[in-house]
Amino acid sequence: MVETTPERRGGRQLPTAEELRIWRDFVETTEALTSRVGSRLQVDSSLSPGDYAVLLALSEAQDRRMRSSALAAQIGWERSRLSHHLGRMERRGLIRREECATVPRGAEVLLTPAGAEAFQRATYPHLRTIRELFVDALTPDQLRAAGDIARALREHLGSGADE
Amino acid sequence: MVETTPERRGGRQLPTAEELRIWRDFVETTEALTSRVGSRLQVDSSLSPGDYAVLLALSEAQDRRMRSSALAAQIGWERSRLSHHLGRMERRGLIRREECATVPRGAEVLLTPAGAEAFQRATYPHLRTIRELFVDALTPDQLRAAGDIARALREHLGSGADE
DNA sequence: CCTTCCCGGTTGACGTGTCAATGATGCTAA
DNA sequence: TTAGCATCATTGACACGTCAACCGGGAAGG
Repeated sequence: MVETTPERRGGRQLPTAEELRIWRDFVETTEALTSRVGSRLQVDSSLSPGDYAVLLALSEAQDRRMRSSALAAQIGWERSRLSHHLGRMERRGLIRREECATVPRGAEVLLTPAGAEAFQRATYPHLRTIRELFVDALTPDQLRAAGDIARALREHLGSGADE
Repeated sequence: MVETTPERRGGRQLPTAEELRIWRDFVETTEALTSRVGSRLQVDSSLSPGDYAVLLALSEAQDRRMRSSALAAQIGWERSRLSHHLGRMERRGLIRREECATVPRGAEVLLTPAGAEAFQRATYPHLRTIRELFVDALTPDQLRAAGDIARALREHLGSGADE
């Protein structure tokens, strides 16, 4: 393997062919992986990854209810996205929204029994899918490396110009 | 490298808390990364990642034209997705579709001058973004590991039950 | 010849995501 | 007091993806 130090590529602006190949491999593979995990979830549970994220956060919340903006922060979504998604989930009876008693203008989202039940049914097969398609695909070293890479990428992203 | 045989973890069905943490980190980070790369592309070039993939394939094609199904295979899209996307790109004047002379049933997609021009303008800043947000975030070892991980995941996916 | 099936491509319906604009409500400062 | 002003949430318009249905034209087999 070629040794490429930061120094060695000082003047260079563009990725090498090899770096580009890795980028494409990486992106395409992670997209294929998440799409496969998502479609398994859908088939097994009739829940989308978004549904699952919302239900997970609500399940872990005090009283199975949360302020909408707290929920958005928890799962890292924009409020608009969450609002649209909650509308769809409410139509399907997975959650309910009600005016918050304490804070005016604050909407509270709460898990319905049907939502809790759907989440319960989804969890076990979903975790098994993650194990099968992700954990089992990698050696322990690779798994550790994946964690390190994620951390490095995230830190680098966080320090960038446009957050 | 630790030897982890299927036997060693035979009884366990579900990922450990640590494995799950890595999974979530990994997925969330790669999603944040691709979304950031995509939004930079959009801002710099008014092209979506999908547009870019189509234009790239067409640019490299003989005569800057391709059969629609060949294009779909090249970039790994379903025919339906490509058809919808080509419709949007055609409306914007980036590509054109015409009946294929040789093969009766075949539609040909071809790059318009405006499409070629848009691709040209997009490429350099896009590659620089990949370098800045991906390549520069990782050490050479991590970059290599990212390639290995992608390969391992892809191979594992390919051998799975539902492709 | 006619039926049947497949194949390449399109379409419609619908779920999902983003952006920009809008309401509704408190906080602050003239 | 009231004129901004920020914040929380929703909405509408539109791009994007998937799924299932559909269409037109060979090829295959009776």
